[in-house]
Amino acid sequence: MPALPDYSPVDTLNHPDIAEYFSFGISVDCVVFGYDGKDVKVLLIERGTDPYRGYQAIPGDLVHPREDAFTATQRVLRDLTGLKDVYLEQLQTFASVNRHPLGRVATIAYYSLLKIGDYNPRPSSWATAAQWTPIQDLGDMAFDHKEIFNAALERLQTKVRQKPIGFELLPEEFTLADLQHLYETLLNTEFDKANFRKKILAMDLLIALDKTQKAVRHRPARLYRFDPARYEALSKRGFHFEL
Amino acid sequence: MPALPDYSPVDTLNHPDIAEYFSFGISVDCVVFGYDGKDVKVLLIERGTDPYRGYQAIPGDLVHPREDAFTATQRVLRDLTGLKDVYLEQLQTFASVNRHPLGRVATIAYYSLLKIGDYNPRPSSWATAAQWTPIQDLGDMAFDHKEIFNAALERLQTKVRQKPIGFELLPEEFTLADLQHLYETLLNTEFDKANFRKKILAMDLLIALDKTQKAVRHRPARLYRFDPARYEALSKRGFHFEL
DNA sequence: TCAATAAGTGTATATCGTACATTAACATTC
DNA sequence: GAATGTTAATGTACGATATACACTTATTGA
Repeated sequence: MPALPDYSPVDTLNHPDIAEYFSFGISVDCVVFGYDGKDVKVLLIERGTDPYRGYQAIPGDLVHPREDAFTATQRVLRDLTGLKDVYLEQLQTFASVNRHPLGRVATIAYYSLLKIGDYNPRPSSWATAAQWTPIQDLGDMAFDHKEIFNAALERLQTKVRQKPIGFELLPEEFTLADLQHLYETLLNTEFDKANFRKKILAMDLLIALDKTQKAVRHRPARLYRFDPARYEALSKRGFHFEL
Repeated sequence: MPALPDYSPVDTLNHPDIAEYFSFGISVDCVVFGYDGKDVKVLLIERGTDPYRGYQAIPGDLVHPREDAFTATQRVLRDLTGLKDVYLEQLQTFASVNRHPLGRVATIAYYSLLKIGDYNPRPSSWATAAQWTPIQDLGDMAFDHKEIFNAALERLQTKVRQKPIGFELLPEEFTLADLQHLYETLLNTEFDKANFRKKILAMDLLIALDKTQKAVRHRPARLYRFDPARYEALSKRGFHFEL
């Protein structure tokens, strides 16, 4: 049994029930966002057992005793999607006493953005139950997962306006209309096409490719690619992404 | 021993060492910010015992088995400062395997803003070791607390430009120069006085009082008060604080 | 009464956001 | 192959906002 950390009032009390303080389980849960060109979607698990049998749940797992939380989340993501190196950021920790009916489990919530085309279900123990759900079609969810999802969506909505992370949801090559539509569905707003395009291009973050759309029955749009190195360079000079 | 949550791959493996998953300690640590009219300061504890004896540490404590994390943080804050109802927000959770030498402890970090004049050291077990330190004078800190502090300061710097939380650090009644100086020290910038004042007043968030400074040997400044209700009302109509 | 000091106001210019009109390039249809 | 439908892409005028900076006002203390 580990000793009590001694920087707290507790240690000065010579507390006799120290073991009780080391009885927590810690899990990670990861809200995985994707975009198929039309809807913003979340990757959810359908539960096969009680409690909350049949409910949708955010994928997650208990953190192993010798495992970092971030590492645990990457493990979950790889088991689930086959992907590593996807955008991953800690969201918030949910630690209410009664949030989990089977024990005291605090969960560190993360959210992840990935290119939905890269996703391939894996033959892991749960991948068969994984499904993409449009975020406007969500019903009840297991545990406090609806609350976690809401926090994740809110965070995404503010972050996507301040950092160029929207590109994580798009294919490598995209049109400005693709980008605009992503932002519009994500933020529930509409942008003026001309102004949106001017604003984005003025940031100088996109590389214009010598390619256009094919087989569309209207003027084909030019394809662009996001330039992360350029963003890094500009950031150091005080540039601030904003939409 | 609690049962294993059954929404993870682990349960399907019928893992024999379930108890090992429920061996975590969870602590809360709270970065407390204050402002004395000149410097932005943090309330720190000087450690009296090993490890890290003599180092500065962020106040915190282990979460009790039947206690919410947020509640635990409020308890710590009250023991430390005598205050309740101060601004308190979850920052981020730090859960590296080796962050604590005496056991596996994940810490949920919070940060808090309070009016430094309201603070009164408490006869609790640690209040005697508490001291306000200007944030530019910080030396080494115990554990990973420097990393936690840096994350808290960064968060504060971005948040203070997007939400009207700076007022939490000022006395109830303040001058526009006070407000400007707070923002300037917090963000390491300078604002044009006339423009700063125009921008703030245009937001219509301040109540101009019929009071002025006393005993200054120049033209006395008018005192203002922040109006939270007004902010709420404007927010609902789409108003967005920005500095 | 004057000097020093910081509060508080006014204004001209540049920059940016917004609305909306116009032209361009492709596929399909007649 | 000309006309039509559709979306891409550009241009412009106007209003709002940001910025820089000069000016006036109110107090204390000499």
